[in-house]
Amino acid sequence: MTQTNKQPPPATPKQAAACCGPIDQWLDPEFFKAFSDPTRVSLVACIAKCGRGCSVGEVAECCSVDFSVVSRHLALLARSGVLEARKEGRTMYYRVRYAELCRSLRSLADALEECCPAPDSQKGTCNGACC
Amino acid sequence: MTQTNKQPPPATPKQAAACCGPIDQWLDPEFFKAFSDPTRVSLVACIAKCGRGCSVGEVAECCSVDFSVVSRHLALLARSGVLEARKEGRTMYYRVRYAELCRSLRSLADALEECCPAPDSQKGTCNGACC
DNA sequence: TGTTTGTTTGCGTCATTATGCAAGTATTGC
DNA sequence: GCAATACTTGCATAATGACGCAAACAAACA
Repeated sequence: MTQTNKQPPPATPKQAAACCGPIDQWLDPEFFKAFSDPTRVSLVACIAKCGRGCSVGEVAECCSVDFSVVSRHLALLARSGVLEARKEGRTMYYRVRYAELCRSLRSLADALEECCPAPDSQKGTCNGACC
Repeated sequence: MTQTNKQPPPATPKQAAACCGPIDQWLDPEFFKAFSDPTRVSLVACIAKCGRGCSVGEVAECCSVDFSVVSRHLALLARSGVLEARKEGRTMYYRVRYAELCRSLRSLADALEECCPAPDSQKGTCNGACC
């Protein structure tokens, strides 16, 4: 498969928020789904800790599931923008997209904070326009 | 249900990483699972934009699924630490745990960066101890 | 060309999850 | 107590997802 990684960071902008920060833009279910499976998470952690590109075979060694399962998980992770795939000969190398991931995570945190009412008060300012 | 929200931030520390930053600690599948469903995401976005506690009924108005489905999703989101539940009379108010969410997201970003090799080089320093 | 190696894909199975409806519980007001 | 309101729970169904096995594919090598 000619892995066409999404060029924009993992959480692809969807539609603009109605009345506050660009929170919808960063709350992409597809992005979070990538991390919602324990096996997938351990694969990402394994590659992340390596700090370099890892082949499918290498990654498969660090967990107990079938080789084909690892292959499928890694492909999914690449599709959702978490990993970057690079083919070299017959070997497929997957690498964590550190910068893009960090940017997405921090952008979401920023967007959340924009929605957040004053740190102590809990009254908020909903005018009914948003929900 | 007496909603006992997890007191620690959403991503509950699990086990320490083998050879680098505390990345496993923040890569909690349960946390990400909360955001992996489109319906749930829209509910969170709705409450987040309001910036205050919203009742189940209010939230249900902003999406097309059954009332009971909303109730269940909100309960799940509270269990996974994304929302905070507060009962007032017969009304249940759900509020986004902004601070805890932001902290979790930023901690994960930090942990990822710790694993990240030098910004430009892609060689990394895997010694085989981690995967 | 045939074989080995590294990875992907098809397919069937099992488990989990999302959903709606109807019935249940809890709290308030009459 | 009784009815209304706000929400939760039980149950059945349909959809989705994870998994392993076997076969297919692609690149390198003999």
